[in-house]
Amino acid sequence: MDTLEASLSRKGERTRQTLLDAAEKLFAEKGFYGVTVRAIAREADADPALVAYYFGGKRELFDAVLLRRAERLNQIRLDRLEQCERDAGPDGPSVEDIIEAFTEPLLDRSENGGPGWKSYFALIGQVTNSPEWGEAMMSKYFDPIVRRFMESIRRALPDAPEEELFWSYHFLSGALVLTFAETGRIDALSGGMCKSTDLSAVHKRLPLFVAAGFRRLAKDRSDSGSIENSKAAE
Amino acid sequence: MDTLEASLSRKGERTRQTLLDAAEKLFAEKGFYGVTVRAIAREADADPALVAYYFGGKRELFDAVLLRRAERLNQIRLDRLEQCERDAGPDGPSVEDIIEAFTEPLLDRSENGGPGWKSYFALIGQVTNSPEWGEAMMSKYFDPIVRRFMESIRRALPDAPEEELFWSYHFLSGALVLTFAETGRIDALSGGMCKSTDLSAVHKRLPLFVAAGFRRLAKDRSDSGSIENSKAAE
DNA sequence: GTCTATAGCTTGATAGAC
DNA sequence: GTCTATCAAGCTATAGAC
Repeated sequence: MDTLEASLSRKGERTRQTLLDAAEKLFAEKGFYGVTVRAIAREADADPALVAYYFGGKRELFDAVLLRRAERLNQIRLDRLEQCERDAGPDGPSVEDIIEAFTEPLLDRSENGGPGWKSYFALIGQVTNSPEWGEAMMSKYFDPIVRRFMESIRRALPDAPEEELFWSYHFLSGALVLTFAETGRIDALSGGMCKSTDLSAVHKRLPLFVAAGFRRLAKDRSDSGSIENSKAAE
Repeated sequence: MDTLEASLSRKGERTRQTLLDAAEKLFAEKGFYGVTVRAIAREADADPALVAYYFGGKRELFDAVLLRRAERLNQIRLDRLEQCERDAGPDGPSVEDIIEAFTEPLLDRSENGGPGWKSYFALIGQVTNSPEWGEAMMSKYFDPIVRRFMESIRRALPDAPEEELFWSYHFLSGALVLTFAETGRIDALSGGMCKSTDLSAVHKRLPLFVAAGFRRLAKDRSDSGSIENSKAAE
């Protein structure tokens, strides 16, 4: 439709997107309070007043940055999970398959999607660990896909107590979002052997690591018990 | 010694500690840029100028907050790791034991050490995931104890490729620092079944979960190979 | 050791010209 | 749709009184 195409390519929409790109980049580097409206406008080569014009204020711009890619991402991830279940045999997908379906769309876009996606996930990494924003933002933008993921896992591990699945997801989430931050910490620690930016290394390992954890908690704690009676299982 | 005791109880030292307490609390809530020197002074019931007097500036105060407990903590954790190795049989401690020795002093203090320790770990949770501070701060304050931990693990998993141990540590670190943030996300997700503040629940589960992950990567990737050939091991 | 006073900027937001 | 001009408020840091 002519009007839609015209509306998307209007000067105003381009400016709005440029501001979002600039905000995304800077918020990812220094967090919400570490960035000023003026710095964002400068990065976008736009006027500071336009932040108020398009978004209402700094806080609303922050929300808009998080929302923009969340919508696209949730659709992609939902498709990926459904695909994963369709591809599986009669027993359904393995825990490894489900975790890979859950994390691969994120790792792939962070590594190959360009600087916008990279910044976006770095921002998610910070927001997730923030007492101020963590719960509200993550629940707001990602609850449905996480619940969908949990259902799949529940089917793959039918004997696992619910708490164990939630705690396992918590550990998965922590491992994943630290990965997004790409701080260079593992580079320093490993003397350069491993690189924070090497997300395909994470893609190869995270599903195995996490699936083993899920299975361990599902099995060793299925009739509760202390840490003692399930230690050193091999 | 009289002079030492006198120096520790001098009015100035008390004020300094009160400023550190206030800064620790506020930095943990809103990060470095989210807090002003004035807000810290107000919280400490002290004059804003004293921040410059005792620390030099806001940035140096931030460093001082991180340093204060890191020193004590590193000694405690070193002792705990050595104890763990002394208590072990001739084969050395299990991976589970080592991970527990590494994480328990942190989880225990966050849960039972009072509000200062709680804030400190929440701050660590944010700093770790920050592209701006993560690498520099964590390496600066925690490198020796992490290297010591890696050595213990290496002895417990002698056939594991080095990269696998580093990536496993990375996942452990992510799971741990998200726990410190106590954002309430797992409360919302689980409908109240699990609680972010329940660190003893994490203490019971994290060593099992993470040890299973370490073992999985150590074994399934010991002769490299793709994700495919090691999936669904049971 | 503590505080007052203030210098010198920067902040987020907005009213109104174009 | 964009920008200039400007506001009141808040910022860090410091010089110097007590």
